Amino acid sequence: MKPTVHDIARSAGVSLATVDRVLNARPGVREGTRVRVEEAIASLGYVRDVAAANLAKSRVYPFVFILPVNENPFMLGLRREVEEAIARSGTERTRIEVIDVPALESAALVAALDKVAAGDAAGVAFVAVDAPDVREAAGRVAAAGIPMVTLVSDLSQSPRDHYAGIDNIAAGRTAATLMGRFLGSRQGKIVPLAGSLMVRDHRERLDGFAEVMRQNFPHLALLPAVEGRDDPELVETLIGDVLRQHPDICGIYSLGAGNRGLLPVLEAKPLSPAPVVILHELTGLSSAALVDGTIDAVLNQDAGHEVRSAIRVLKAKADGLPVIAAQERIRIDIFLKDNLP
Amino acid sequence: MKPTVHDIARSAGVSLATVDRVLNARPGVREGTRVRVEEAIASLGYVRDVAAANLAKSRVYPFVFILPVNENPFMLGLRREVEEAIARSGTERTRIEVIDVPALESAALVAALDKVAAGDAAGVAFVAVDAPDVREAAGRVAAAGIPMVTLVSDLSQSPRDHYAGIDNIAAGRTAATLMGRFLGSRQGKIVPLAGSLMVRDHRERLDGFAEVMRQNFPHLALLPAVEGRDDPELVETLIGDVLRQHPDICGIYSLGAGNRGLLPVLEAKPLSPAPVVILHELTGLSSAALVDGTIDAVLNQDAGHEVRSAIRVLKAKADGLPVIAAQERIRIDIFLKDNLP
DNA sequence: AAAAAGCTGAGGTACGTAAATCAGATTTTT
DNA sequence: AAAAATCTGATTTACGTACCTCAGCTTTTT
Repeated sequence: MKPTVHDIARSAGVSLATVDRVLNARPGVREGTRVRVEEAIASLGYVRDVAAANLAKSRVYPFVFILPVNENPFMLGLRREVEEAIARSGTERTRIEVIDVPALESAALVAALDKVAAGDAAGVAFVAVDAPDVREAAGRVAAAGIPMVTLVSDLSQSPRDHYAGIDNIAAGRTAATLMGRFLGSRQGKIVPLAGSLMVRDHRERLDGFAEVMRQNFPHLALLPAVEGRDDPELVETLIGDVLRQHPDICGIYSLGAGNRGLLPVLEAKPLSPAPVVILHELTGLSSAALVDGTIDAVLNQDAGHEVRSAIRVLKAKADGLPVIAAQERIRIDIFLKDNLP
Repeated sequence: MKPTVHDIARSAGVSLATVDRVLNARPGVREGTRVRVEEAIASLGYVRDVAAANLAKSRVYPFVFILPVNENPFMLGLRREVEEAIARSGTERTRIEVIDVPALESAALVAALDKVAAGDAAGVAFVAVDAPDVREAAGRVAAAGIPMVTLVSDLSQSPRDHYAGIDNIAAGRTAATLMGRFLGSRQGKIVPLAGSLMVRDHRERLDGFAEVMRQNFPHLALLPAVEGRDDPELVETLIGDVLRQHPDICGIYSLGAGNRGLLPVLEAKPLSPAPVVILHELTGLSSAALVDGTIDAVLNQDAGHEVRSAIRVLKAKADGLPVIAAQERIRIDIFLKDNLP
């Protein structure tokens, strides 16, 4: 039978109130008594029943999600997952507030973080912009003792408790290995298509990709990245230009959210031989392109997993509990046409 | 504020006991009263507080895991994950009993399932052997109203509530696509290495693999599968023989747990040109082989995810709650040397 | 018609914890 | 030395649900 506070009280020869004060680090217990209670806790192997405690406290976890306003499918999906989490709030004892901030602007993010630091949130998750002022704001959140998780995009050298997102350097490296292996002995140029290299995840993916290309596939020339701002029309124009300029392109790595511009180009005037195309983010579009052979592989991060993981971690941190590390590692999903969900 | 049973009682003009009887489908409520209460429940949007209910019931979920006694790394890992779940039992309100059965023998599995059907378990998870007698035993478990999840290996046409494992046909197809693409224009033979084709997962992986090879890579000849019974020494002998017999082997797909026999062969006398090697199951061995280039890709299923998912699903079924489908889908992890955990 | 048996509803207690209130002892202040 | 303030510990209530006991009413049995 699991020991309860009553068992501890009996074992230590004190009342429930005293046990409660020791457990919750409240004042009003003499040193000697405190030690006796702590010994009883240790020797009985007591662990707090979080469900009962939450019931007694009528606890809800007020969490804040700071999300960039961004039209790309991934961010829309992320937002949808947060909304599903909100729909589950009733049964999960959470209350999730979403703060919208303009994408890529650190000022608004800083303001949102400072609002959180001043409030009574039990935790905050945010898509980081990797800038010094954001780092400082994160420091203030941490100083306020509020658990903090970065989502999708990490904040380097910051006191965040956890990062719920993929390793983007590894993702880039993986894309490069797939690209190189799929091309085999073919010769030609590779063009990376990014949203903006000001975004940390895009830069990291490109770095990882470039490194492996240089190291393992030196016979393939890596062109400078095309920055399409994840804007379908701009991407369409830029990619069209590049393909005309370099008829010997044999590989395309779309590491951002520019698929809506890229795919029409590929389908409109198919190159011959077809280039190897690797994209990020599984959507209806990319999934269809995978099936019909327009593209070869999709790397994906599961927004639902990221959101649920962020909430689990925030809860655990708020309760001072450990997290199951293996469970919270967000994996890089690799989809070929054969293992689509 | 979330409505409680008190709100329902007040709204329907009845007592708590009546609400309780309606909620828990107990007898002793007049039809008209029952309808009034149900209307109140619906109109207030009441959802039972599972935590409070479990507290009141002092509920523990007695689950049974039926695991095959098997020395291979994957099964050992699965067992370890079940043990970690047992270690968390205290905080998760579970009590997990493990029943060991000899691997691949349906009789012992049937006996274990019948024991479960006769007992008071709140759910059972088992690694299925796909045989008619097992299917019948599963029927008896279902008839006893006990939630049932197949783990790692599914049972076709059975009344299991859920399958916590990967789509093995898709895994085989994925391996074939990787194999074919990695080989590019190379010609030669491909040899599949299985544990036993009596096991459903192995058979399915091979089927998926063979189909894609035949369809998309007809220039590569698929040799008959080598059945190594996941026995390192046997595998070493058999693979050695096959490689001698067919000097033009350019691809090896190890779809079972024979890696401990295969890898030494590959490392001892490296073929030239090196064959493309794709394995299942990420272990210390396969991970190292990936890093040093002996092998090219590893397909993996995460045993920890499978066990945790099985428990979540069993709990949900026991409580009559819905499951988050996307969360419970076990994915086929593809590891290259670049995205190792 | 009286007694027994069912039906329906009310009230109270328990689950494990948190937290407010209360009581007694000790120390400090006047 | 008396009064006030501070410590320390005990008791009690509440959280939302389950379930047990009991009371009043209706129906059936004798």
